[in-house]
Amino acid sequence: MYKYEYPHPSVTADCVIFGFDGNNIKVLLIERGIEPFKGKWALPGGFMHMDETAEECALRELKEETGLTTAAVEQFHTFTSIGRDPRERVITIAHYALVRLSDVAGGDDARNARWFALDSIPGLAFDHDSILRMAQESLKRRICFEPIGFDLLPEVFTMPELQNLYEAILGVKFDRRNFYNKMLKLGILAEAEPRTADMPRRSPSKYRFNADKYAALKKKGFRLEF
Amino acid sequence: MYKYEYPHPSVTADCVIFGFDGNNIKVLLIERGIEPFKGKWALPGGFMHMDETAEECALRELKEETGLTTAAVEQFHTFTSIGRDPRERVITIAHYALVRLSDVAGGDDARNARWFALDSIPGLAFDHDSILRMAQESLKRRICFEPIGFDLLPEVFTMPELQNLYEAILGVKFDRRNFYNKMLKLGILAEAEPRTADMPRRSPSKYRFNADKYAALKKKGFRLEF
DNA sequence: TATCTTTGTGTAAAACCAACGCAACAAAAA
DNA sequence: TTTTTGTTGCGTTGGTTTTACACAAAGATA
Repeated sequence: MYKYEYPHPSVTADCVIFGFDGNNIKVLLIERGIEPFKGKWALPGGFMHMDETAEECALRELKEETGLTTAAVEQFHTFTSIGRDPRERVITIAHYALVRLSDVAGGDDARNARWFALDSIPGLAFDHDSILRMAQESLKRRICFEPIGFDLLPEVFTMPELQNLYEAILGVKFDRRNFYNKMLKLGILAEAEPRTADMPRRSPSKYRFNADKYAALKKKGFRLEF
Repeated sequence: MYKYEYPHPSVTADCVIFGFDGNNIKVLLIERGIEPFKGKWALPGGFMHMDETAEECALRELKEETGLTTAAVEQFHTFTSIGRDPRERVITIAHYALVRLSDVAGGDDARNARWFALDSIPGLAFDHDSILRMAQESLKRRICFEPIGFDLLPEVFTMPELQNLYEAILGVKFDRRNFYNKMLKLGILAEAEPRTADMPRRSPSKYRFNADKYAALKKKGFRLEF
């Protein structure tokens, strides 16, 4: 039993995990096994311990609840409205992360974790709907200035896949040819399997990204039109 | 006395208040009257009550400690590292706001509040140095895409003042003529006192900003070079 | 008065961007 | 097999935007 002179809120860390299957953005949710909101889908997350930071908490809860281990999550907003948890005052530090679906696909202890496409999200527990919405906004804003999209793609990918990713996140359509030009001019792409002369024009070229230039550009930032 | 089955951290809200005096960016600090860090300068802020959100808490503490009432603060990061408060586990939800120095100048109950230029900040209490640094980063990133700078200027201002503001925040120099062109083309400026023919070329022109177009541009966003 | 600084305009070259044409190939349809 | 349809890679073009820089008038300084 812990006693305080003044009331303290509880603090949780929640995670919005984005993945990409080549066509659509997906989000990882878990089905709640206990009240409140038992049976409803929710973002992975849980109460922060006294010996861990919010980020450590987010990673731990993610691991426990979905089996997913990811290198880093990034905090994007803290939700503090009064009635957001029916039990008691709880504030939550919301994080998001981008993961490669290919790194996750394998079965794990995610008995009750599932990927949902963004356009078929069920009603979520707590205020997780608005947390998810804000995570999307953060992602949109960020992808315009940093080439984070690559975190979502497999190591080797095609140009149409890359374009699908951007279009899925931003909800717009780009001219295919201009998108090619723009991406190639950024100089962060390297051809994965340079095509030989005897294989003239086949299916889409495979690319990987040039880690050095990618890092440099990530630091410097760039600008993608809307 | 309040009892919990598990330990809870304390939660505070802190404020980084930016002002602009026409040449330099300033930050509002208070001198701590109690331990820990008694006598040191710190960001205004304090413990969150159970019946208020973090933003409400930030505004209340700001008012109490500095006498400053501002319309809005914006949350930018939550600091959760373990030892950041020597007394107990405290996490803080950090906010920032932009205010017009002219709106504040008048004396008030800010006995021990003072404005500091960014380049002469004393060592701060707690981890407030790093909070301040991150607030600056947030401000930099934001001013590139939103015309927030005007919140810091008096209602009527000159073009050189506006340029000083941008240069002070971003730490770069712009070509004066290109800056003029860019700002004027944005279409958010209106001449405050249109110059007459008999006063040919005098001191700097006074501008105010066009509220409608300002709001529109704020929503749409723009892009300022680095 | 002579000199320097600050302010308000331009303008020409370079870089960039958006719209689109076109040919090579592959898969599906005829 | 031939035709059709759709996809991929690579240009080109015209317009816009950005960048670099020149100059003159007003005031400040000496």
